[in-house]
Amino acid sequence: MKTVRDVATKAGVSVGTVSKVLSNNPTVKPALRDRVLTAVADLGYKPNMAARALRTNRLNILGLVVPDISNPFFAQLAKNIEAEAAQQAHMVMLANSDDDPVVEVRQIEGLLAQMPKGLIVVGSVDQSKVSIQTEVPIVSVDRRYGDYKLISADHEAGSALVAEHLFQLGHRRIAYISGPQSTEVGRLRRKGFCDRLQQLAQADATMKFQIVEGHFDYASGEDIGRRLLSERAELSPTAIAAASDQQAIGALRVARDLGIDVPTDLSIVGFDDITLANLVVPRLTSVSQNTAEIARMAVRTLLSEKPMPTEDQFVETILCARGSSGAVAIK
Amino acid sequence: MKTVRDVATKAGVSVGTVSKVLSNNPTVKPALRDRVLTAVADLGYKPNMAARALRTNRLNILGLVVPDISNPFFAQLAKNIEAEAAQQAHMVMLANSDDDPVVEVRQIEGLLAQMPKGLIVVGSVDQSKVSIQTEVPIVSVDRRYGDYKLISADHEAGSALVAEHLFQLGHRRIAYISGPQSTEVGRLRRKGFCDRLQQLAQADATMKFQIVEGHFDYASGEDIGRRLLSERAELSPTAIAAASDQQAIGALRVARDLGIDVPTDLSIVGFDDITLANLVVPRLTSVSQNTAEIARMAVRTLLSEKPMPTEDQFVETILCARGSSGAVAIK
DNA sequence: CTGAAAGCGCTTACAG
DNA sequence: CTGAAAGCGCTTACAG
Repeated sequence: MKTVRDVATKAGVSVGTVSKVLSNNPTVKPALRDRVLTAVADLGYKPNMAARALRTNRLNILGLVVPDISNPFFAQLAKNIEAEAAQQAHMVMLANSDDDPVVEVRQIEGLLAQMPKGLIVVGSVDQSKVSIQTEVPIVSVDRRYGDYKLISADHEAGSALVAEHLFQLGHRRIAYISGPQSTEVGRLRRKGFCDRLQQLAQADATMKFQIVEGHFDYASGEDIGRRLLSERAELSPTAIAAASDQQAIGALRVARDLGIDVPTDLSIVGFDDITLANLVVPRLTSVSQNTAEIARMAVRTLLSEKPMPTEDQFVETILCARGSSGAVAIK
Repeated sequence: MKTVRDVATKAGVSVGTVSKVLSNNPTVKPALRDRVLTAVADLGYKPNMAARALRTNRLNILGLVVPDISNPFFAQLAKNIEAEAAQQAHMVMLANSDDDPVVEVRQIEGLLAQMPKGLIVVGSVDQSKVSIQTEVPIVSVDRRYGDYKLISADHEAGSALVAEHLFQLGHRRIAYISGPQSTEVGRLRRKGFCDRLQQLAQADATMKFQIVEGHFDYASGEDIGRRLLSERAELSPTAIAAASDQQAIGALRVARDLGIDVPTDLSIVGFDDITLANLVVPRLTSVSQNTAEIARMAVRTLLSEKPMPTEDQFVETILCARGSSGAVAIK
């Protein structure tokens, strides 16, 4: 492996000068600078990151902790974070917390030991007090981690869009499958949906609205969907809004099993707009999070020179209306 | 940040001794050892990885390059690799190549600059000659990268299982949607399927078999599926085997659009057994790759003291028969 | 504008 | 069995 010393010898300068050229220190004369750059190219010199880190106390690395990378939403997020980091010449270290706070702490410490420039944490199940002591800047993304500032989609506003959508389509018997209320996302999405629906329906006595709490996964959507749709027809909802696409797809599956036509007899709306949402039959109406923008904000926040933000940041969402939602059937 | 020096002072020993205790060097007397360990605990000492790397020329890191982490199969693989690496106290650096050989090389070099213990590369589009010069051990997983040894599912044997499955169900008009023949995986899966089918059908004059080459994605399955199923009924296949689940699900979607019942009128089989395979309607018969085992082998191969293997390693696959395949309809 | 030198925190022969 | 010392490759005040 070539070192600065090799480059210095070849270019006939001191190692200090080589280092300055490499760090774009403008005090180096163009002539010397060119000689150094030539030597670097000739030798195929690659700086030793560990040595640099030892001096500067910081590696060109970003740490990323997600509950589960095989969750398509987190995978999408990870992809965008990696792309944004790569653009800024940073690598990404990935860790899964398995949604387990104990594993999560261990992973964060493991990541911190690598001296990253910053840490992006998608929190596991809500945790009130976390105490990581470090100077490494940390942001939480999508799901809050400890007291760190959050960058996420505007879940509340997004859910409000769904409420509006269904109400405008004429639905008055609506069920909401929520996420776990122990999670902030679960609470925000539910709140956004309920508040707006209440507001819209306040003068409407025909409104029937129920909420069932579940997990964010497929199985939960299937379970709850089955319960909701097994009631007598005149009581069962004409629309189901779910707190996640996975739940919505689970519900979609049950509807098909029960011979209920979507969207003729039942509208279903999800949240997250995962790839799959556009592939199921019928295509799922969903709320799209701008993961690219979230990723960009997270990476830039960590790598910017400016002090860490003191407020949470929210990214706008978009309702993608597709085949799974339609006007309520006339009876 | 605490250093070995702090620990040494506190324990009343030299830094060398601290280092030996930390590396489990057995020549340290239990008494000293305990004192050091106590000091480490009291101080909350965490070794500086960069310093260690600078000396040992190697960090407890594994690099992973995948074409696209948002591909569910690679996400699953990444998850298993991360879990296995974590067990062995290693972190994973993730990079996406976007299936672009140029990006791929850049990512690999970026990863190499971090001095990982090893690199796992899921190759992008096939590349004959790659020339990375490094002493860092490299394996390719799933899709071969350069001349590096491959660890992957036994694609050929897995595809042969599908051929047997369909033949035994009585299908004699079979279409195979292959992957790109520019890829090794595409070739192997196709070969495994064709060879076994030919072997089974050699005495059977009623056999009609066609192959259409596509990409591994949903859209390709939809396109090709539409073409295959638009023929006159007596010519169109009674079974479609696809080289990927995504293709198969695309075909499934088309079948539904065209009002063709699966599995009554048409059997569809995929490959990879992604999570989604078990969620579509009907559930997709598929070949399951043991990603956990593949991940384990890859990580262990890289971290083992033994020299790198000189042969490719294949992991057995399992056929998961589900609702999308059934006996051919009696006409 | 350039160079010589110190030092980041660790590991590892080498003495003793 | 333990310690003193060198050195990994780099950056950064400090002189000049």
